[in-house]
Amino acid sequence: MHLDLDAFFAAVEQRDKPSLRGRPVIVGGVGGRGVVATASYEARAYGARSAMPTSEARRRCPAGTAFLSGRFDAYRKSSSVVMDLLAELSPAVEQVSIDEAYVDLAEGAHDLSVEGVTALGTELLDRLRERTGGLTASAGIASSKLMAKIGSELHKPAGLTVVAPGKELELLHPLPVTVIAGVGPATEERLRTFGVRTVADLAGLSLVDLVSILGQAHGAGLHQLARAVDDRPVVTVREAKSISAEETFDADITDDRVLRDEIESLARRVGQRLVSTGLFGRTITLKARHHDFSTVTRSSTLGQATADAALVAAVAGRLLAGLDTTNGLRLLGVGVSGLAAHAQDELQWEEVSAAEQVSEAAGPAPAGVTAHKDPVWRTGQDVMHERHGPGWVWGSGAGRVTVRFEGPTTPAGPVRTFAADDPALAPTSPPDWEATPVGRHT
DNA sequence: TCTGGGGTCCTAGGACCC
DNA sequence: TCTGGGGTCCTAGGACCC
Repeated sequence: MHLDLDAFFAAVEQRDKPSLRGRPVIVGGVGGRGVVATASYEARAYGARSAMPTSEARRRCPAGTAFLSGRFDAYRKSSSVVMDLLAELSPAVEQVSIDEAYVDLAEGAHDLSVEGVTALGTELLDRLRERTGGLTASAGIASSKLMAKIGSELHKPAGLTVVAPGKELELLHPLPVTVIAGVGPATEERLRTFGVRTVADLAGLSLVDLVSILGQAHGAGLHQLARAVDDRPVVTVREAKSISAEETFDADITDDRVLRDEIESLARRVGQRLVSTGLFGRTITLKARHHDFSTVTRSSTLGQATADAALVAAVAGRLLAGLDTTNGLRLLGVGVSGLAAHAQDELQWEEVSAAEQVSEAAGPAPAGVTAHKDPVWRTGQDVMHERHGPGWVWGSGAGRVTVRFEGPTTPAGPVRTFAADDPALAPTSPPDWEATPVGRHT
């Protein structure tokens, strides 16, 4: 079964505020650069749609339309009521988003005949309405995720669609290719140039042709889905692959100081989420959108995973230095991927121990600093060498970077700790640190 | 007053290693 | 006047989803 709440955010608002019932409601960004997250069915009658710029929705909708920025705590609360309801049906529930989930009914004790699941679905939608104080959902029940999802879209809102086994192709083939999740505007257009509009057209293409048109993964996947062949399981637990935060500014920003402040704020949000989930990330990505909406990303992979907001901010700040911001940025984002539950794996622990042994001659590492073999920073060679002499960057943490300098006669000289944004650690020029990272400078 | 924010997955090229 | 064949890791970008 696939279950999807109808116009979810707007429906919660209309439920909680009786004055909004029967009126067009838009939930989303209400600022100059906002987009629509959810349009109520009344607003859809005027052409308002999800992902449409709010300015466009304002043009289309009449006076009296409510534009709301959203109350996510309230949405999360209603969402968990629904998810709890689904958990009563089966232990196998896959929450896809705040308002959508798959349930493997075969994992519960149910009569799986068409009559049985029809009764089950009808009863579920009724109970959902009661428990949420009047929200409605649509559901599709079928022999696969593909057909269940298509079914849930078919009779929105508050509709139940059961696809009887054996009837899949009859339902699927006349529909446009975009009913298949994963076929968006670009794929639709590409397929159209080959005369493919419906799923039946798609099923007429050979595997070899589809792969040559859409690439291996997408082509092979659609070759199967076009035949309603879909054995994707309901996955109950999924591990996060990345954590990020981004912000579109009310007006484009050119001031470097302001951009750096934004990076720090974004990095703090990411850092807090890393800490609260107990995760560490090794690859840090900066995302920037220019005044003309062109978007670039720059990333840097550390020798060791971190959850330190100041370190994330320092790396992201360095990545920003390689970008041309003279015409202003409309968005900045900071993300962390390569997530792990620990800062370093077993092998790296051994290497760290070796580094710590070496450092004994120079005294213990400063509090809050984690030693590691691979350099997090490449030092600005000229600046660092001039001021401090040759050394290794060998530790970082809590917004600081530790450098072990070579002594006059022994390899292990004094240890000095720098703030992550110390100019001595800054690159001499972007091409310099974009080159092969090295741990040692002379 | 065009175009959010949080994600996932895939591809392709280059570096690097054996 | 020639220069392999895998495999992994990293980076950047694009498509897509809700």
